[in-house]
Amino acid sequence: MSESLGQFEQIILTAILSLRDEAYGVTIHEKAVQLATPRKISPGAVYITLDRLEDKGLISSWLSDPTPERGGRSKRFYRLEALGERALEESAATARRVWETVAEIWGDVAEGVRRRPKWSPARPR
Amino acid sequence: MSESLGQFEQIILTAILSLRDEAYGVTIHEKAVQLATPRKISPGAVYITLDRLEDKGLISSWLSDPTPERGGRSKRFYRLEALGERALEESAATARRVWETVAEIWGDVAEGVRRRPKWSPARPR
DNA sequence: CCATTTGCCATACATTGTTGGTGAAATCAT
DNA sequence: ATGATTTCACCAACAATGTATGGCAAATGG
Repeated sequence: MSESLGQFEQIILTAILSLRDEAYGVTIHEKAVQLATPRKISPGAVYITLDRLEDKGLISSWLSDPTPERGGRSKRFYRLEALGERALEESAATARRVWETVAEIWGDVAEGVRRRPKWSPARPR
Repeated sequence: MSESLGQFEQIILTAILSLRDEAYGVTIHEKAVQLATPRKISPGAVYITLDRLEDKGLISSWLSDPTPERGGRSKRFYRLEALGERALEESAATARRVWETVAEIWGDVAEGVRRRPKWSPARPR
């Protein structure tokens, strides 16, 4: 019954984890944008994904009191549940394997160092 | 126009890349299983995903001649196209950010070293 | 020539991801 | 106090992706 997260779900869980106790819609969206650049992410996509993750028991949420800032209405905070931690752990391990496999061949892509291989795949017609 | 790969598509592209000129259905499936453990992956899932990736122009394929092994019928080989390389590059960079973010908090998950944080998120009711 | 092996592919369905919004609650300026 | 602005939550409808299951074809060995 392991959960096998989708790409977006993985990003959302990672955002929640890294935001610790400051994880609510807006901050989660911002963090997700950072993680996924240059992909575009809409706020709505974040909220519906949060709903589904909560339905599955991977995260839980509660409403805060409003804060005394301009426009500061009450926020819905999120945290990982045990199930979500396990799913993310597994999923992050896969992300690592993917990243390492790619890096072995192309070099450190995130640093823009993309080395090109010397071989060229045979491609008969 | 950026392609924003799904999780599975990312795995398949990574498998093709790492298999260089030995990338066909069966080997791609095997590699995908390694990358995604402990997730289960069916061969059928691999083939349909290959079809869709080819439709989108991320990969291309051609049929080989049969090999002289028992049951060795002709294979459909795959290679990354330029579009697929760019999509994978971008997607791998995201995978890296996810993994690093998680690793910063939990430690090296893939090595099973999972350190626990000292704080515990406040969770009002 | 038939059982076995290797491999490709289709159908049908379930789950995820995206777009493009709506509208509430709070503060600020006038 | 009323209208503009900001912060934030959420929804509906759809598009894209992922999974399960199983069939079929081509080659070889006996």
